[in-house]
Amino acid sequence: MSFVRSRSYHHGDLRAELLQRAEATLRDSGVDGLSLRQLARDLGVSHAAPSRHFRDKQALLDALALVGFDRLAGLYGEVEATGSFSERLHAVARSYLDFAIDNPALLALMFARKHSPTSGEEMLAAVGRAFTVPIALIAEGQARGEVVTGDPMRIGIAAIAALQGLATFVGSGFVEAENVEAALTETITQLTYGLRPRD
Amino acid sequence: MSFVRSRSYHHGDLRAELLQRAEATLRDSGVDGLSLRQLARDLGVSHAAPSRHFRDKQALLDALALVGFDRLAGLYGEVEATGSFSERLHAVARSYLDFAIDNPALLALMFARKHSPTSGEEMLAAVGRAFTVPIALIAEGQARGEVVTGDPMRIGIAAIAALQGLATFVGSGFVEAENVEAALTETITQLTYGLRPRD
DNA sequence: ACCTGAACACCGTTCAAGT
DNA sequence: ACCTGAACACCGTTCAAGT
Repeated sequence: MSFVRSRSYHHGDLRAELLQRAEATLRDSGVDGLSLRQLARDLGVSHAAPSRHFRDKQALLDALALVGFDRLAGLYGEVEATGSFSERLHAVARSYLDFAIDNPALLALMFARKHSPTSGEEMLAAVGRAFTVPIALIAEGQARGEVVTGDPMRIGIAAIAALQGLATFVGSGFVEAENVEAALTETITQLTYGLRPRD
Repeated sequence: MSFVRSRSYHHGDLRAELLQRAEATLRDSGVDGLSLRQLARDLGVSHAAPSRHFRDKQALLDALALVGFDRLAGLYGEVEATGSFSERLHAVARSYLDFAIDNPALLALMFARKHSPTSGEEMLAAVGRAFTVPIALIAEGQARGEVVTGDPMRIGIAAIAALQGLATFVGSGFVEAENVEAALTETITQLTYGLRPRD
């Protein structure tokens, strides 16, 4: 006696529903709370059904990571293409931190595994897309004479790493919620001066 | 027919052996390859024996994380207390990256969980110890007039975050092995200029 | 093509019982 | 105090069989 909605033999789009539900579970219970069998139960489908869409559990986790990178890439889309370099740097940094705070388990998952150029090609491409906007911002800052010259990829990745590290510290609780603003400001300040053209 | 060394009823120091073996397994096979039952088998002990020393699997993982933080704190000990600020900054940064490259799964474990001031008191204390040397370095740089004024804790954490983020990128393969040196140099450069007293 | 149901090997955790 | 052995509930994965 339960109010499970009846399901036809053909599921609407089991793959998409699995991903969606998995992301919700990830947010609520972390990676450890994620089980293929429970996921199947939640969707009213047999425990073997997910294997039609994901070879194994790792494949589901990888797909989730891809979703994460694409969502991260999308967040930057909201960063207005106008404004000073400093304003846009602030906006990008805040977007990254907001994403990290809203999706701590997902962010951890995104960088949890070693991706090689061969086996993790898709993943590396997704990382590339997620970092396109910040790196373009570096190039733009250089064009405006506000950022030191050099390979924008190399400079950009090091700068994003500062945000990623801060995200990790916040996610682990080492930087407490009440100190996040001050920490973010400090990181942005260090980046601002660290990226300036040298005299 | 196996060459398992005979074991007396009383184990020498099962807790220490479990930790040691777990760290080795972590290095070889990652967190996913870590099983309490397999660990017990490796040590020739019943699968229920570990529970006398670690309440549950998470307790073992937490203990491993503590080991990690203490090892990290120890690495800095090898950073000579002499030399210019710049030399010591380089040494600390390299120590952090070396640790990350040698212990990728352990480093991930160290920041995998949310530690609150109440439940994760021990862990937060361990993080504090691991970051004592880098933060003292910031204070020393300030005393020498080579680092911008301000709370050394706030400044130091943001600076360490840049290293932690780089470590994450290296560990995930997004920064490939051949680019680690260039990336580390770039991060150190950005830190050097980002930490300088402002004009 | 897509899903089910049973089967298999493996977990983590608990607990009475042994020494 | 420390460990064992059995038991329990839960996994992930595979595969013949169903529609």
